[in-house]
Amino acid sequence: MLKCHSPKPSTILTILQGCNNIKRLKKIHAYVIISGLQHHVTISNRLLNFCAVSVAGSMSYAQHLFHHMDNPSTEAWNSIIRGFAQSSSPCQALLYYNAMISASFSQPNSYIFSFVLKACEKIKDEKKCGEVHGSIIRRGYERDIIVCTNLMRSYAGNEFMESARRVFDDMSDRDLVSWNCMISCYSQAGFHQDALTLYNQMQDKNVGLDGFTLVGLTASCAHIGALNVGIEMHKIARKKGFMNDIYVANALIDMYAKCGSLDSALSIFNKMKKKDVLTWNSMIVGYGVHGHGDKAISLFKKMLMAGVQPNSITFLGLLCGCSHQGLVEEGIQYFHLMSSDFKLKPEVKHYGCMVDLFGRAGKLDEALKLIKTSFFDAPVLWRTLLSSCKIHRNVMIGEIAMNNLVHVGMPNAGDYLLMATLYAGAKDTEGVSRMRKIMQNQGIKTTVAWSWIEVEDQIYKFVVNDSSHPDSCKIYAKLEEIIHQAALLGYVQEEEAIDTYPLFSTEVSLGSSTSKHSEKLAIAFGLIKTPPESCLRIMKNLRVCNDCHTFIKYISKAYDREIIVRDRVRFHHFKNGLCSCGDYW
DNA sequence: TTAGGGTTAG
Repeated sequence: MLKCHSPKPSTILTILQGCNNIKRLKKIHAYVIISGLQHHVTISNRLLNFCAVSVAGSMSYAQHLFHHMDNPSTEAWNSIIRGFAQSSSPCQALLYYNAMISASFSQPNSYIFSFVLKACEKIKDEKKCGEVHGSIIRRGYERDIIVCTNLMRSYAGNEFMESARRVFDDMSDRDLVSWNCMISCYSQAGFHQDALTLYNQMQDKNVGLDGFTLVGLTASCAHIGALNVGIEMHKIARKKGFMNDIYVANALIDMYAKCGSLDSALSIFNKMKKKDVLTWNSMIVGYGVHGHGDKAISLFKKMLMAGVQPNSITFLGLLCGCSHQGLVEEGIQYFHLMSSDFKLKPEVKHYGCMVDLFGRAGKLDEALKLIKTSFFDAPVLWRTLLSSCKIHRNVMIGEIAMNNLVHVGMPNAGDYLLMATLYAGAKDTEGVSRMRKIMQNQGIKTTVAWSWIEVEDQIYKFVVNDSSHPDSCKIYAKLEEIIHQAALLGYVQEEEAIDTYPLFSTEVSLGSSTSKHSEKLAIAFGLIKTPPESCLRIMKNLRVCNDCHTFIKYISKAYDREIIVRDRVRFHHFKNGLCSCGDYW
Protein backbone atom coordinates (compact mmCIF):
# COMPACT_ATOMS: atom_id res chain seq x y z
CA MET A 1 0.00 0.00 0.00
CA LEU A 2 1.10 3.53 -0.75
CA LYS A 3 1.32 5.76 2.31
CA CYS A 4 0.05 9.36 2.01
CA HIS A 5 2.63 11.74 3.42
CA SER A 6 4.84 14.29 1.68
CA PRO A 7 7.23 12.21 -0.36
CA LYS A 8 10.38 13.34 -2.14
CA PRO A 9 10.14 13.39 -5.96
CA SER A 10 13.01 10.88 -6.03
CA THR A 11 10.88 8.43 -4.03
CA ILE A 12 8.06 8.73 -6.56
CA LEU A 13 10.49 8.18 -9.40
CA THR A 14 11.82 5.05 -7.72
CA ILE A 15 8.29 3.71 -7.24
CA LEU A 16 7.57 4.46 -10.90
CA GLN A 17 10.57 2.41 -11.99
CA GLY A 18 9.00 -0.68 -10.47
CA CYS A 19 5.58 -0.05 -12.01
CA ASN A 20 4.47 -2.71 -14.47
CA ASN A 21 0.77 -2.20 -15.03
CA ILE A 22 -1.65 0.61 -15.75
CA LYS A 23 -3.75 0.04 -12.63
CA ARG A 24 -0.75 0.60 -10.40
CA LEU A 25 0.29 3.61 -12.46
CA LYS A 26 -3.11 5.23 -11.91
CA LYS A 27 -2.69 4.73 -8.16
CA ILE A 28 0.75 6.32 -8.30
CA HIS A 29 -0.73 9.21 -10.30
CA ALA A 30 -3.42 9.74 -7.64
CA TYR A 31 -0.68 9.73 -4.99
CA VAL A 32 1.29 12.30 -7.01
CA ILE A 33 -1.75 14.59 -7.11
CA ILE A 34 -2.44 14.22 -3.38
CA SER A 35 1.21 15.01 -2.75
CA GLY A 36 0.94 18.20 -4.83
CA LEU A 37 3.60 16.97 -7.27
CA GLN A 38 1.40 16.86 -10.37
CA HIS A 39 3.36 19.71 -12.00
CA HIS A 40 6.75 18.20 -11.32
CA VAL A 41 8.21 17.98 -14.83
CA THR A 42 10.25 14.79 -14.45
CA ILE A 43 7.47 12.93 -12.67
CA SER A 44 4.84 14.00 -15.23
CA ASN A 45 7.07 12.98 -18.08
CA ARG A 46 7.81 9.57 -16.55
CA LEU A 47 4.13 8.91 -15.96
CA LEU A 48 3.32 9.87 -19.53
CA ASN A 49 6.21 7.88 -20.93
CA PHE A 50 5.06 4.73 -19.17
CA CYS A 51 1.48 5.08 -20.46
CA ALA A 52 2.51 5.89 -24.03
CA VAL A 53 5.41 3.52 -24.59
CA SER A 54 5.09 0.54 -22.29
CA VAL A 55 3.20 -2.50 -23.59
CA ALA A 56 1.27 -2.39 -20.31
CA GLY A 57 0.37 1.28 -20.90
CA SER A 58 -2.73 3.01 -22.17
CA MET A 59 -2.89 5.65 -24.88
CA SER A 60 -6.13 7.09 -23.56
CA TYR A 61 -4.55 7.61 -20.15
CA ALA A 62 -1.47 9.02 -21.86
CA GLN A 63 -3.71 11.57 -23.58
CA HIS A 64 -5.35 12.39 -20.26
CA LEU A 65 -1.94 13.05 -18.66
CA PHE A 66 -0.67 14.99 -21.68
CA HIS A 67 -3.65 17.35 -21.77
CA HIS A 68 -3.18 18.20 -18.10
CA MET A 69 0.35 19.44 -18.74
CA ASP A 70 0.66 23.22 -18.86
CA ASN A 71 3.48 23.45 -21.38
CA PRO A 72 4.39 19.99 -22.60
CA SER A 73 8.15 19.65 -22.99
CA THR A 74 9.80 18.17 -26.06
CA GLU A 75 10.13 14.99 -24.03
CA ALA A 76 6.38 14.89 -23.46
CA TRP A 77 5.62 15.47 -27.16
CA ASN A 78 8.13 12.78 -27.88
CA SER A 79 6.32 10.23 -25.74
CA ILE A 80 2.84 10.94 -27.05
CA ILE A 81 3.95 10.93 -30.71
CA ARG A 82 6.03 7.80 -30.25
CA GLY A 83 3.17 6.06 -28.49
CA PHE A 84 0.67 6.80 -31.23
CA ALA A 85 3.16 6.01 -34.03
CA GLN A 86 3.48 2.47 -32.70
CA SER A 87 -0.22 2.15 -31.84
CA SER A 88 -3.13 1.08 -34.02
CA SER A 89 -4.00 4.79 -34.49
CA PRO A 90 -0.88 6.20 -36.17
CA CYS A 91 -2.95 9.11 -37.57
CA GLN A 92 -3.03 10.52 -34.08
CA ALA A 93 0.78 10.75 -34.12
CA LEU A 94 0.54 13.11 -37.08
CA LEU A 95 -2.14 15.20 -35.42
CA TYR A 96 0.07 15.64 -32.35
CA TYR A 97 3.06 16.41 -34.58
CA ASN A 98 1.04 19.16 -36.31
CA ALA A 99 -0.03 20.51 -32.95
CA MET A 100 3.59 20.55 -31.82
CA ILE A 101 4.69 22.47 -34.89
CA SER A 102 1.90 25.01 -34.32
CA ALA A 103 2.81 25.42 -30.65
CA SER A 104 6.07 27.21 -31.37
CA PHE A 105 7.51 26.86 -27.84
CA SER A 106 8.51 23.23 -28.44
CA GLN A 107 10.63 22.10 -31.35
CA PRO A 108 10.82 18.59 -32.82
CA ASN A 109 14.10 16.74 -32.48
CA SER A 110 15.59 13.89 -34.48
CA TYR A 111 13.77 11.24 -32.40
CA ILE A 112 10.42 12.84 -33.11
CA PHE A 113 11.10 12.77 -36.84
CA SER A 114 11.81 9.06 -36.64
CA PHE A 115 8.45 8.43 -34.95
CA VAL A 116 6.49 10.69 -37.29
CA LEU A 117 8.02 8.99 -40.33
CA LYS A 118 7.08 5.61 -38.93
CA ALA A 119 3.48 6.88 -38.65
CA CYS A 120 3.56 8.18 -42.27
CA GLU A 121 4.71 4.77 -43.43
CA LYS A 122 1.98 2.98 -41.51
CA ILE A 123 -0.88 5.13 -42.75
CA LYS A 124 0.50 5.38 -46.31
CA ASP A 125 0.52 9.17 -46.33
CA GLU A 126 3.03 10.10 -48.99
CA LYS A 127 2.06 13.79 -48.90
CA LYS A 128 2.74 14.01 -45.20
CA CYS A 129 6.01 12.15 -45.74
CA GLY A 130 7.03 14.88 -48.21
CA GLU A 131 6.04 17.61 -45.75
CA VAL A 132 8.05 16.01 -42.97
CA HIS A 133 10.95 15.70 -45.39
CA GLY A 134 10.77 19.48 -45.97
CA SER A 135 10.69 20.04 -42.24
CA ILE A 136 13.74 17.78 -41.76
CA ILE A 137 15.71 19.86 -44.26
CA ARG A 138 14.57 23.21 -42.82
CA ARG A 139 15.52 22.15 -39.32
CA GLY A 140 18.89 20.84 -40.39
CA TYR A 141 18.42 17.11 -39.82
CA GLU A 142 19.15 15.98 -43.36
CA ARG A 143 22.61 14.85 -42.26
CA ASP A 144 21.20 12.63 -39.51
CA ILE A 145 21.84 9.10 -40.71
CA ILE A 146 18.98 7.54 -38.70
CA VAL A 147 16.42 10.18 -39.72
CA CYS A 148 17.38 9.68 -43.37
CA THR A 149 17.11 5.89 -43.10
CA ASN A 150 13.63 6.32 -41.64
CA LEU A 151 12.78 8.75 -44.42
CA MET A 152 13.85 6.23 -47.08
CA ARG A 153 11.74 3.51 -45.55
CA SER A 154 8.79 5.84 -45.21
CA TYR A 155 8.94 6.82 -48.89
CA ALA A 156 9.42 3.20 -49.95
CA GLY A 157 6.52 2.10 -47.74
CA ASN A 158 4.42 4.62 -49.64
CA GLU A 159 5.61 3.10 -52.93
CA PHE A 160 7.72 6.13 -53.83
CA MET A 161 10.84 4.22 -54.68
CA GLU A 162 12.45 7.04 -56.63
CA SER A 163 12.09 9.43 -53.69
CA ALA A 164 13.50 6.77 -51.37
CA ARG A 165 16.48 6.28 -53.66
CA ARG A 166 17.03 10.02 -53.94
CA VAL A 167 17.24 10.28 -50.16
CA PHE A 168 19.73 7.41 -50.15
CA ASP A 169 21.84 8.97 -52.92
CA ASP A 170 21.83 12.38 -51.21
CA MET A 171 22.94 11.04 -47.84
CA SER A 172 26.27 12.57 -46.90
CA ASP A 173 27.15 9.52 -44.88
CA ARG A 174 25.85 5.96 -45.15
CA ASP A 175 26.40 2.99 -42.92
CA LEU A 176 25.61 -0.72 -43.24
CA VAL A 177 22.06 -0.21 -41.97
CA SER A 178 21.26 2.44 -44.60
CA TRP A 179 22.56 0.17 -47.38
CA ASN A 180 20.61 -2.79 -46.02
CA CYS A 181 17.51 -0.69 -45.68
CA MET A 182 17.62 0.43 -49.32
CA ILE A 183 18.20 -3.16 -50.45
CA SER A 184 15.29 -4.48 -48.42
CA CYS A 185 13.07 -1.62 -49.62
CA TYR A 186 13.82 -2.67 -53.20
CA SER A 187 13.27 -6.32 -52.43
CA GLN A 188 9.97 -5.77 -50.62
CA ALA A 189 8.68 -3.50 -53.38
CA GLY A 190 9.48 -6.10 -56.06
CA PHE A 191 12.46 -4.20 -57.54
CA HIS A 192 14.64 -7.29 -57.36
CA GLN A 193 17.13 -6.41 -60.05
CA ASP A 194 17.69 -3.02 -58.39
CA ALA A 195 18.37 -4.80 -55.09
CA LEU A 196 21.05 -6.95 -56.72
CA THR A 197 22.60 -3.99 -58.55
CA LEU A 198 22.76 -1.99 -55.32
CA TYR A 199 24.50 -4.91 -53.64
CA ASN A 200 27.21 -4.84 -56.30
CA GLN A 201 27.73 -1.13 -55.66
CA MET A 202 27.83 -1.83 -51.95
CA GLN A 203 30.60 -4.37 -52.46
CA ASP A 204 32.56 -1.90 -54.61
CA LYS A 205 32.48 0.54 -51.70
CA ASN A 206 33.67 -2.10 -49.21
CA VAL A 207 30.74 -1.53 -46.86
CA GLY A 208 30.73 -5.19 -45.83
CA LEU A 209 27.55 -7.12 -45.17
CA ASP A 210 25.60 -8.92 -42.46
CA GLY A 211 22.59 -11.23 -42.10
CA PHE A 212 20.15 -8.43 -42.98
CA THR A 213 21.93 -7.86 -46.30
CA LEU A 214 21.77 -11.55 -47.13
CA VAL A 215 18.07 -11.87 -46.30
CA GLY A 216 17.01 -9.01 -48.59
CA LEU A 217 19.15 -10.25 -51.47
CA THR A 218 18.21 -13.91 -51.04
CA ALA A 219 14.52 -12.99 -51.09
CA SER A 220 15.07 -11.13 -54.35
CA CYS A 221 16.93 -14.10 -55.84
CA ALA A 222 13.96 -16.28 -54.88
CA HIS A 223 11.48 -14.04 -56.65
CA ILE A 224 13.37 -13.78 -59.91
CA GLY A 225 14.74 -17.31 -59.85
CA ALA A 226 18.37 -16.15 -59.75
CA LEU A 227 19.77 -19.46 -58.46
CA ASN A 228 23.44 -18.75 -59.16
CA VAL A 229 23.38 -15.47 -57.25
CA GLY A 230 21.41 -17.24 -54.50
CA ILE A 231 24.13 -19.91 -54.29
CA GLU A 232 26.68 -17.11 -53.87
CA MET A 233 24.62 -15.77 -50.95
CA HIS A 234 24.63 -19.24 -49.41
CA LYS A 235 28.42 -19.48 -49.76
CA ILE A 236 28.87 -16.09 -48.11
CA ALA A 237 26.47 -17.04 -45.32
CA ARG A 238 28.48 -20.19 -44.62
CA LYS A 239 31.84 -18.45 -44.83
CA LYS A 240 30.85 -15.55 -42.59
CA GLY A 241 28.96 -17.65 -40.06
CA PHE A 242 25.42 -16.48 -40.74
CA MET A 243 23.87 -19.93 -41.12
CA ASN A 244 22.75 -19.90 -37.49
CA ASP A 245 20.72 -16.79 -38.20
CA ILE A 246 17.22 -18.23 -38.63
CA TYR A 247 16.19 -15.40 -40.96
CA VAL A 248 19.08 -16.15 -43.29
CA ALA A 249 18.51 -19.91 -43.26
CA ASN A 250 14.76 -19.50 -43.86
CA ALA A 251 15.36 -17.12 -46.75
CA LEU A 252 17.81 -19.60 -48.29
CA ILE A 253 15.35 -22.51 -47.99
CA ASP A 254 12.72 -20.43 -49.72
CA MET A 255 15.17 -19.33 -52.40
CA TYR A 256 16.28 -22.89 -53.22
CA ALA A 257 12.67 -24.11 -53.30
CA LYS A 258 11.59 -21.24 -55.55
CA CYS A 259 14.55 -21.80 -57.84
CA GLY A 260 13.67 -25.47 -58.27
CA SER A 261 16.40 -26.98 -56.03
CA LEU A 262 14.37 -28.82 -53.44
CA ASP A 263 17.33 -30.99 -52.43
CA SER A 264 19.41 -27.96 -51.45
CA ALA A 265 16.44 -26.50 -49.58
CA LEU A 266 16.01 -29.75 -47.67
CA SER A 267 19.70 -29.96 -46.90
CA ILE A 268 19.60 -26.58 -45.11
CA PHE A 269 16.30 -27.48 -43.46
CA ASN A 270 17.71 -30.70 -42.02
CA LYS A 271 20.80 -29.00 -40.63
CA MET A 272 18.84 -26.31 -38.77
CA LYS A 273 18.86 -26.85 -35.02
CA LYS A 274 16.12 -24.33 -34.40
CA LYS A 275 13.15 -24.11 -36.77
CA ASP A 276 10.24 -21.70 -36.62
CA VAL A 277 6.92 -21.69 -38.48
CA LEU A 278 8.52 -19.96 -41.46
CA THR A 279 11.16 -22.67 -41.73
CA TRP A 280 8.50 -25.38 -41.91
CA ASN A 281 6.23 -23.34 -44.17
CA SER A 282 8.96 -22.58 -46.71
CA MET A 283 9.65 -26.28 -47.09
CA ILE A 284 5.97 -27.33 -47.11
CA VAL A 285 5.03 -24.65 -49.66
CA GLY A 286 8.10 -25.70 -51.67
CA TYR A 287 6.87 -29.29 -51.79
CA GLY A 288 3.37 -28.04 -52.62
CA VAL A 289 4.32 -25.97 -55.66
CA HIS A 290 6.53 -28.79 -56.93
CA GLY A 291 3.49 -31.09 -56.79
CA HIS A 292 4.76 -33.28 -53.93
CA GLY A 293 1.59 -33.32 -51.83
CA ASP A 294 2.64 -36.51 -50.03
CA LYS A 295 5.94 -35.02 -48.89
CA ALA A 296 4.19 -31.83 -47.79
CA ILE A 297 1.83 -33.91 -45.65
CA SER A 298 4.62 -35.94 -44.16
CA LEU A 299 6.52 -32.78 -43.22
CA PHE A 300 3.37 -31.26 -41.76
CA LYS A 301 3.06 -34.24 -39.41
CA LYS A 302 6.67 -33.79 -38.32
CA MET A 303 5.98 -30.10 -37.77
CA LEU A 304 3.16 -30.92 -35.37
CA MET A 305 5.34 -33.46 -33.57
CA ALA A 306 7.98 -30.76 -33.17
CA GLY A 307 5.35 -28.64 -31.42
CA VAL A 308 5.25 -25.87 -34.02
CA GLN A 309 1.83 -24.33 -34.55
CA PRO A 310 0.86 -24.16 -38.25
CA ASN A 311 -0.66 -21.01 -39.73
CA SER A 312 -2.77 -20.24 -42.80
CA ILE A 313 0.26 -20.41 -45.11
CA THR A 314 1.09 -23.92 -43.91
CA PHE A 315 -2.33 -25.03 -45.13
CA LEU A 316 -1.91 -23.22 -48.44
CA GLY A 317 1.19 -25.31 -49.05
CA LEU A 318 -0.61 -28.52 -48.07
CA LEU A 319 -3.68 -27.83 -50.19
CA CYS A 320 -1.58 -26.77 -53.15
CA GLY A 321 0.39 -30.03 -52.93
CA CYS A 322 -2.79 -32.12 -52.63
CA SER A 323 -4.34 -30.33 -55.57
CA HIS A 324 -1.35 -30.85 -57.86
CA GLN A 325 -0.92 -34.48 -56.89
CA GLY A 326 -4.63 -35.31 -57.13
CA LEU A 327 -4.90 -36.14 -53.41
CA VAL A 328 -8.59 -35.22 -53.14
CA GLU A 329 -9.49 -36.99 -49.88
CA GLU A 330 -6.39 -35.69 -48.11
CA GLY A 331 -7.08 -32.16 -49.36
CA ILE A 332 -10.64 -32.26 -48.00
CA GLN A 333 -9.33 -33.58 -44.69
CA TYR A 334 -6.78 -30.78 -44.27
CA PHE A 335 -9.24 -28.12 -45.41
CA HIS A 336 -11.55 -29.12 -42.55
CA LEU A 337 -8.70 -29.65 -40.13
CA MET A 338 -7.52 -26.06 -40.38
CA SER A 339 -10.71 -24.70 -38.83
CA SER A 340 -11.67 -27.64 -36.61
CA ASP A 341 -8.32 -28.29 -34.97
CA PHE A 342 -6.33 -25.13 -35.54
CA LYS A 343 -9.04 -22.45 -35.46
CA LEU A 344 -7.84 -20.99 -38.76
CA LYS A 345 -10.60 -19.57 -40.94
CA PRO A 346 -10.10 -20.59 -44.59
CA GLU A 347 -9.42 -17.55 -46.79
CA VAL A 348 -10.17 -17.05 -50.51
CA LYS A 349 -6.80 -18.61 -51.34
CA HIS A 350 -7.68 -21.80 -49.47
CA TYR A 351 -11.02 -22.00 -51.25
CA GLY A 352 -9.14 -21.43 -54.51
CA CYS A 353 -6.97 -24.48 -53.77
CA MET A 354 -10.07 -26.55 -53.02
CA VAL A 355 -11.86 -25.48 -56.20
CA ASP A 356 -8.69 -26.42 -58.05
CA LEU A 357 -8.47 -29.74 -56.19
CA PHE A 358 -12.04 -30.71 -57.11
CA GLY A 359 -11.81 -29.21 -60.58
CA ARG A 360 -8.63 -31.00 -61.61
CA ALA A 361 -10.07 -34.27 -60.35
CA GLY A 362 -13.12 -33.76 -62.58
CA LYS A 363 -15.45 -33.14 -59.63
CA LEU A 364 -16.79 -29.97 -61.20
CA ASP A 365 -20.16 -30.10 -59.44
CA GLU A 366 -18.43 -30.22 -56.08
CA ALA A 367 -16.19 -27.34 -57.08
CA LEU A 368 -19.26 -25.33 -58.06
CA LYS A 369 -21.02 -26.19 -54.83
CA LEU A 370 -18.01 -25.11 -52.81
CA ILE A 371 -17.87 -21.69 -54.49
CA LYS A 372 -21.56 -21.15 -53.83
CA THR A 373 -21.20 -22.00 -50.15
CA SER A 374 -17.96 -20.09 -49.68
CA PHE A 375 -19.56 -16.63 -49.30
CA PHE A 376 -16.72 -15.27 -51.41
CA ASP A 377 -17.67 -13.67 -54.70
CA ALA A 378 -14.06 -13.70 -55.81
CA PRO A 379 -13.24 -13.79 -59.55
CA VAL A 380 -10.29 -16.07 -58.86
CA LEU A 381 -12.62 -18.89 -57.75
CA TRP A 382 -14.72 -18.70 -60.94
CA ARG A 383 -11.56 -18.43 -63.02
CA THR A 384 -10.13 -21.56 -61.38
CA LEU A 385 -13.36 -23.41 -62.08
CA LEU A 386 -13.34 -22.23 -65.68
CA SER A 387 -9.84 -23.61 -66.20
CA SER A 388 -10.95 -26.98 -64.81
CA CYS A 389 -13.87 -26.92 -67.24
CA LYS A 390 -11.33 -26.56 -70.03
CA ILE A 391 -9.42 -29.64 -68.86
CA HIS A 392 -12.62 -31.68 -68.63
CA ARG A 393 -14.37 -30.03 -71.61
CA ASN A 394 -17.48 -29.13 -69.63
CA VAL A 395 -19.17 -26.28 -71.51
CA MET A 396 -22.21 -26.08 -69.27
CA ILE A 397 -20.37 -25.41 -66.01
CA GLY A 398 -17.86 -23.33 -67.97
CA GLU A 399 -20.68 -21.01 -68.99
CA ILE A 400 -21.83 -20.75 -65.38
CA ALA A 401 -18.30 -19.77 -64.37
CA MET A 402 -18.00 -17.26 -67.23
CA ASN A 403 -21.40 -15.70 -66.46
CA ASN A 404 -20.34 -15.26 -62.86
CA LEU A 405 -17.06 -13.66 -63.94
CA VAL A 406 -19.09 -11.20 -66.03
CA HIS A 407 -21.45 -10.71 -63.09
CA VAL A 408 -18.64 -9.76 -60.72
CA GLY A 409 -17.32 -7.52 -63.50
CA MET A 410 -13.85 -8.96 -63.70
CA PRO A 411 -13.43 -11.11 -66.84
CA ASN A 412 -10.02 -10.74 -68.47
CA ALA A 413 -8.52 -11.81 -71.79
CA GLY A 414 -7.51 -15.19 -70.43
CA ASP A 415 -11.08 -15.93 -69.36
CA TYR A 416 -12.48 -15.19 -72.82
CA LEU A 417 -9.76 -17.29 -74.42
CA LEU A 418 -10.53 -20.18 -72.08
CA MET A 419 -14.22 -19.97 -72.88
CA ALA A 420 -13.43 -19.80 -76.59
CA THR A 421 -11.30 -22.93 -76.16
CA LEU A 422 -14.20 -24.71 -74.52
CA TYR A 423 -16.53 -23.75 -77.36
CA ALA A 424 -13.94 -24.82 -79.92
CA GLY A 425 -13.69 -28.23 -78.27
CA ALA A 426 -17.44 -28.59 -78.51
CA LYS A 427 -17.33 -27.52 -82.19
CA ASP A 428 -19.43 -24.49 -81.27
CA THR A 429 -18.08 -22.01 -83.83
CA GLU A 430 -20.73 -19.44 -82.95
CA GLY A 431 -19.53 -19.49 -79.33
CA VAL A 432 -15.91 -19.02 -80.42
CA SER A 433 -16.72 -16.04 -82.62
CA ARG A 434 -18.87 -14.52 -79.85
CA MET A 435 -15.89 -14.58 -77.48
CA ARG A 436 -13.61 -13.09 -80.14
CA LYS A 437 -16.11 -10.32 -80.80
CA ILE A 438 -16.46 -9.41 -77.13
CA MET A 439 -12.69 -9.18 -76.84
CA GLN A 440 -12.42 -7.00 -79.94
CA ASN A 441 -15.42 -4.79 -79.15
CA GLN A 442 -14.43 -4.21 -75.56
CA GLY A 443 -10.77 -3.77 -76.48
CA ILE A 444 -9.74 -6.30 -73.82
CA LYS A 445 -5.98 -6.18 -73.53
CA THR A 446 -3.91 -9.28 -73.02
CA THR A 447 -1.08 -9.62 -70.51
CA VAL A 448 2.35 -9.75 -72.09
CA ALA A 449 3.89 -13.14 -71.46
CA TRP A 450 7.60 -13.39 -70.84
CA SER A 451 10.09 -16.01 -69.84
CA TRP A 452 13.52 -15.62 -68.37
CA ILE A 453 16.59 -17.67 -67.69
CA GLU A 454 19.63 -17.11 -65.53
CA VAL A 455 22.98 -17.77 -67.20
CA GLU A 456 25.94 -17.32 -64.85
CA ASP A 457 24.74 -14.39 -62.77
CA GLN A 458 22.75 -12.59 -65.45
CA ILE A 459 19.02 -12.78 -66.12
CA TYR A 460 17.92 -12.87 -69.78
CA LYS A 461 14.29 -12.11 -70.60
CA PHE A 462 12.30 -13.07 -73.67
CA VAL A 463 8.85 -12.19 -75.04
CA VAL A 464 7.08 -13.87 -77.96
CA ASN A 465 8.83 -13.26 -81.30
CA ASP A 466 11.59 -11.48 -79.39
CA SER A 467 14.36 -10.10 -81.57
CA SER A 468 15.88 -7.68 -79.08
CA HIS A 469 18.73 -9.93 -77.94
CA PRO A 470 22.13 -9.25 -79.59
CA ASP A 471 22.43 -12.99 -80.36
CA SER A 472 18.95 -13.09 -81.81
CA CYS A 473 20.02 -14.71 -85.11
CA LYS A 474 21.84 -17.52 -83.30
CA ILE A 475 18.86 -18.03 -80.98
CA TYR A 476 16.42 -18.40 -83.87
CA ALA A 477 18.77 -20.72 -85.70
CA LYS A 478 19.02 -22.87 -82.58
CA LEU A 479 15.23 -22.77 -82.22
CA GLU A 480 14.83 -24.12 -85.73
CA GLU A 481 17.31 -26.86 -84.95
CA ILE A 482 15.58 -27.93 -81.75
CA ILE A 483 12.13 -27.89 -83.35
CA HIS A 484 13.56 -30.21 -86.00
CA GLN A 485 15.10 -32.49 -83.36
CA ALA A 486 11.81 -32.63 -81.46
CA ALA A 487 9.94 -33.39 -84.68
CA LEU A 488 12.29 -36.32 -85.35
CA LEU A 489 11.07 -37.80 -82.05
CA GLY A 490 7.42 -37.26 -82.99
CA TYR A 491 6.63 -33.70 -81.92
CA VAL A 492 3.87 -32.06 -83.94
CA GLN A 493 3.39 -28.39 -83.33
CA GLU A 494 -0.10 -27.35 -82.28
CA GLU A 495 -0.06 -24.43 -84.65
CA GLU A 496 -2.90 -21.99 -84.12
CA ALA A 497 -5.13 -24.50 -82.41
CA ILE A 498 -7.35 -22.47 -80.14
CA ASP A 499 -6.91 -24.99 -77.36
CA THR A 500 -3.25 -24.10 -77.13
CA TYR A 501 -4.11 -20.85 -75.41
CA PRO A 502 -2.55 -20.79 -72.01
CA LEU A 503 -4.76 -20.28 -69.03
CA PHE A 504 -4.13 -16.68 -68.12
CA SER A 505 -2.54 -15.70 -71.33
CA THR A 506 -2.24 -13.96 -74.03
CA GLU A 507 1.03 -14.88 -75.45
CA VAL A 508 -0.82 -16.50 -78.25
CA SER A 509 -3.06 -13.60 -79.00
CA LEU A 510 -5.57 -14.57 -81.63
CA GLY A 511 -3.66 -15.12 -84.81
CA SER A 512 -0.02 -15.57 -83.69
CA SER A 513 2.21 -18.60 -83.81
CA THR A 514 3.14 -20.90 -80.93
CA SER A 515 6.54 -21.63 -82.48
CA LYS A 516 8.23 -18.53 -81.07
CA HIS A 517 6.81 -18.51 -77.58
CA SER A 518 8.99 -16.89 -74.97
CA GLU A 519 9.83 -20.17 -73.19
CA LYS A 520 11.00 -21.75 -76.46
CA LEU A 521 13.32 -18.79 -77.06
CA ALA A 522 14.62 -19.01 -73.49
CA ILE A 523 15.30 -22.73 -73.94
CA ALA A 524 17.08 -22.19 -77.27
CA PHE A 525 19.22 -19.51 -75.59
CA GLY A 526 19.89 -21.77 -72.63
CA LEU A 527 21.00 -24.63 -74.85
CA ILE A 528 23.49 -22.32 -76.57
CA LYS A 529 24.87 -20.78 -73.41
CA THR A 530 25.08 -23.65 -70.92
CA PRO A 531 27.28 -26.76 -70.86
CA PRO A 532 25.83 -30.04 -72.20
CA GLU A 533 23.98 -32.12 -69.61
CA SER A 534 23.50 -29.16 -67.26
CA CYS A 535 20.02 -28.39 -66.02
CA LEU A 536 18.04 -25.56 -67.65
CA ARG A 537 15.88 -23.45 -65.36
CA ILE A 538 13.23 -21.32 -66.98
CA MET A 539 10.79 -18.95 -65.27
CA LYS A 540 7.55 -17.71 -66.81
CA ASN A 541 5.08 -15.07 -65.61
CA LEU A 542 2.05 -16.97 -67.00
CA ARG A 543 1.23 -20.61 -67.47
CA VAL A 544 2.93 -22.79 -70.03
CA CYS A 545 0.65 -23.62 -72.95
CA ASN A 546 -0.05 -27.19 -74.06
CA ASP A 547 2.13 -26.94 -77.12
CA CYS A 548 5.17 -25.65 -75.22
CA HIS A 549 4.63 -28.26 -72.50
CA THR A 550 4.69 -31.03 -75.08
CA PHE A 551 7.62 -29.44 -76.88
CA ILE A 552 9.74 -29.19 -73.72
CA LYS A 553 9.16 -32.87 -72.98
CA TYR A 554 10.61 -33.74 -76.38
CA ILE A 555 13.54 -31.35 -75.92
CA SER A 556 14.41 -32.89 -72.54
CA LYS A 557 14.71 -36.24 -74.33
CA ALA A 558 16.36 -35.05 -77.55
CA TYR A 559 19.09 -33.11 -75.71
CA ASP A 560 19.24 -35.27 -72.58
CA ARG A 561 18.68 -32.26 -70.39
CA GLU A 562 16.70 -31.76 -67.25
CA ILE A 563 14.56 -28.68 -67.80
CA ILE A 564 12.84 -27.08 -64.82
CA VAL A 565 10.11 -24.60 -65.62
CA ARG A 566 8.57 -22.41 -62.94
CA ASP A 567 5.32 -21.02 -64.27
CA ARG A 568 2.69 -18.89 -62.62
CA VAL A 569 1.16 -21.84 -60.84
CA ARG A 570 3.74 -24.56 -60.20
CA PHE A 571 7.00 -26.23 -61.14
CA HIS A 572 7.45 -28.63 -64.04
CA HIS A 573 10.50 -30.90 -63.98
CA PHE A 574 11.03 -32.22 -67.50
CA LYS A 575 13.31 -35.22 -67.83
CA ASN A 576 13.72 -37.89 -70.46
CA GLY A 577 10.53 -36.95 -72.29
CA LEU A 578 8.33 -36.76 -69.19
CA CYS A 579 7.11 -34.02 -66.91
CA SER A 580 6.78 -34.25 -63.12
CA CYS A 581 3.24 -32.84 -63.34
CA GLY A 582 2.19 -35.96 -65.21
CA ASP A 583 0.51 -33.62 -67.70
CA TYR A 584 -1.87 -32.75 -64.90
CA TRP A 585 -1.60 -29.01 -64.40
C1' DT B 1 15.11 8.03 -21.84
C1' DT B 2 13.83 7.57 -26.57
C1' DA B 3 15.34 6.30 -33.05
C1' DG B 4 17.07 3.08 -38.48
C1' DG B 5 17.55 -2.71 -41.48
C1' DG B 6 15.47 -9.24 -42.29
C1' DT B 7 12.36 -14.57 -44.27
C1' DT B 8 6.88 -17.79 -46.16
C1' DA B 9 1.53 -15.98 -48.99
C1' DG B 10 -0.65 -11.87 -51.25
